[in-house]
Amino acid sequence: MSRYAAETPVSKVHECLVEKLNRHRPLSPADSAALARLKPRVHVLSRRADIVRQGDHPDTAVFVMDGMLGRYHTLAGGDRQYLSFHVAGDLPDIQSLFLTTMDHSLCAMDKAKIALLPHEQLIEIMRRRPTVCFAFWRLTLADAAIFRQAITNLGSRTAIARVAHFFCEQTQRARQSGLSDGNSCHLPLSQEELGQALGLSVVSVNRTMQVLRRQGLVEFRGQRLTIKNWGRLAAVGGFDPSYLYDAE
Amino acid sequence: MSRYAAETPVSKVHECLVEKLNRHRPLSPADSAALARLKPRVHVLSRRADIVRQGDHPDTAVFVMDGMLGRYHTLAGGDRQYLSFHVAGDLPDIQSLFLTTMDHSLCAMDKAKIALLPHEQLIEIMRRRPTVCFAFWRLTLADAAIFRQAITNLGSRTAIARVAHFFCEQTQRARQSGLSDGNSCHLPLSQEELGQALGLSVVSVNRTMQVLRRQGLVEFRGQRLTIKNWGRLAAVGGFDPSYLYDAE
DNA sequence: CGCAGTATTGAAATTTCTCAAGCCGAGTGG
DNA sequence: CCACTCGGCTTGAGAAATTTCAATACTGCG
Repeated sequence: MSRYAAETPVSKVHECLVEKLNRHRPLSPADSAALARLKPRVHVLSRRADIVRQGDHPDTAVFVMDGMLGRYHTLAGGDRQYLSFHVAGDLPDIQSLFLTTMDHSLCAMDKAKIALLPHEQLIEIMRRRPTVCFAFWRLTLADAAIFRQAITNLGSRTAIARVAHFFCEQTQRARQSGLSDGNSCHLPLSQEELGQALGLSVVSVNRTMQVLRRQGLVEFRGQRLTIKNWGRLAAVGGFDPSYLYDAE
Repeated sequence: MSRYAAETPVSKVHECLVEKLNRHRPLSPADSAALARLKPRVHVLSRRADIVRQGDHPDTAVFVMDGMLGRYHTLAGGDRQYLSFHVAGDLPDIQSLFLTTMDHSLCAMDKAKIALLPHEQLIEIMRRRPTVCFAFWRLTLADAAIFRQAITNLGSRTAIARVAHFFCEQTQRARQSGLSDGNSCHLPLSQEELGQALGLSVVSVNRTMQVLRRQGLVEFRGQRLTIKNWGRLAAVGGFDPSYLYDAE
C-alpha cells in the first residue's frame, strides 16, 4: 500500500481536488494554497472492500482517485440497497464531517484508489476560507440532487425506464468527470448490484437489459457500458441531465 | 398578506431560526446577532400553492413557520413524485443558495406560513461566520440522509413496509420539531399524495392503510396520523431513526 | 341540498418476483 | 492441455404484488 502511496504523490491529490472544487466555486490562489497543506493518505482497495460502515465515526473524508465506489444501506434482513456510485474526483462521504455517525456504508465496486482527507484539517481550512467551504458544501448539494433523482427513478418509473435512466446518468457523470469518450463508460457492476441499486431482481435487470440491447439502445459487456442511441435511451428513461450540477 | 407579516414579527423568525441552527451547531451570541440582521419577509400560502418551481432561480430561501410544505419532481407526463415533506423549523430549499436552478418544485401541502430569507444576506453572514455556515450546511446534510432513506424505502420495501416506514418517519420528525404529542402528528396529505410520495397507486395506499389500521398499528383520519403501536409499526417498516440527525 | 374531492371496493390486467435449472467464460489444478 | 469450478448471466414458468379500470360511498362545505 505504501507502494501505491509513493506512486500517487500528494501533489496529484491536491491538483485533482482543487480542479474539482474549482468547478463548484472558483478558488483563489490562496484557497488552493490552503488546500495544499492537507496531508492525505492514499489507499488502494480491492473489489468489494468496505471503506466505512454504517454506524462508523470516520475522522477522514474519502476522495476518489481511481475506480468506482458505492454507497449502500444494509437492511435488517441483510439485503443491500445501493444509494449512489462514485468515480474519480468525487467525494462520496464528505457529509461525515458533520454527520458524524455514518447512516450508510461505502465500498469499492472495483479495484479503487482513494485519498483520505483528515476531517480536522478540512474543518480548519474551511473555517478560514469561506469559498473553500462553499465549494465543498456545493458538492454535497449536487450529491443530494442525484439522490432526489434516484427517488423519482425508483418511485415513478417502470423497470425499463429505470435502467435506461440509470445508464444515462452514469454515462453523463462519467463524461463530466472526463472519464468517458462520449458514449461509453466503465461500469463495474454485476446485474445483481444493478438490481440492488434500482430496486429490481436480477432476473428483471437481465430481461430489461435484453430489451434495451435488442432495440439497439445500449450494449453492456465486460464492465463497459456503451450507449448506441442516446436520444432514444434518454427518451425511454425520461432523462434530463439538468439535475447534474456540474460534475459529482 | 401584510396582515400576517404584522402578526409574525421578524424577531420570532429570528428566534426560531437560531433555535434550529443551534441544534446543528452551537452558535455564539455573535452568530445569533449576525442572523438578527436578516430581513425576512413572511408569506401565507394556501393549500397546493407552489412556492418555487422546477427551473426557477430563487433569490431567497424558505424557512417554514407553520404548516407543511412538499418538494416534488414533475415528470414528462405531468406525474408528480414527492421527494420530502417539511414542517415548522425546516429550511426546505437552502440548497438553492448554491444550486441556483431548482431541480424540483416546492409547494404548500396545507395552508402554510413561511419566511423568505434573502440569499445575499445569508451568504454575507456565512462568509464571516463559519459556524453559521456549518450549521446551515449540516441542515442540508441531514436532509440528504432523509433522501437516502427514501431511496431505500422505495427500492427495497413492500407497500406495507413503505407506508409504515413513512408514518414512523413523519411522526418522529414531528416529534423532533416539537409538533407531536408523542404518538400522533398532523399530516395533511390525501391518499393520492401519499401514493405520489411512496411510489404506490391510490388504491394500494388505501388497502395498505386498511391493513395497518385493522392490525391496530395506526389510525389516520382528518389529517391526523396516530400511531397506536409504535413498536410493531417500526418493525413492519424496518424503521431505525438513527438517520434522522436531530431535527429537519 | 348538492357538488367536488376523497375514500373505498371489486375484479381483471400487468408487472415484477421467485424458484429452479442450464449456460458460459475465466481461472485453476491435475 | 483439459476437466473442473465458480461467479455471473440467461431462460422458463408459475406465483405474488401492485396497478388499472370502473363503480360506489362518504364528507365537508357553499
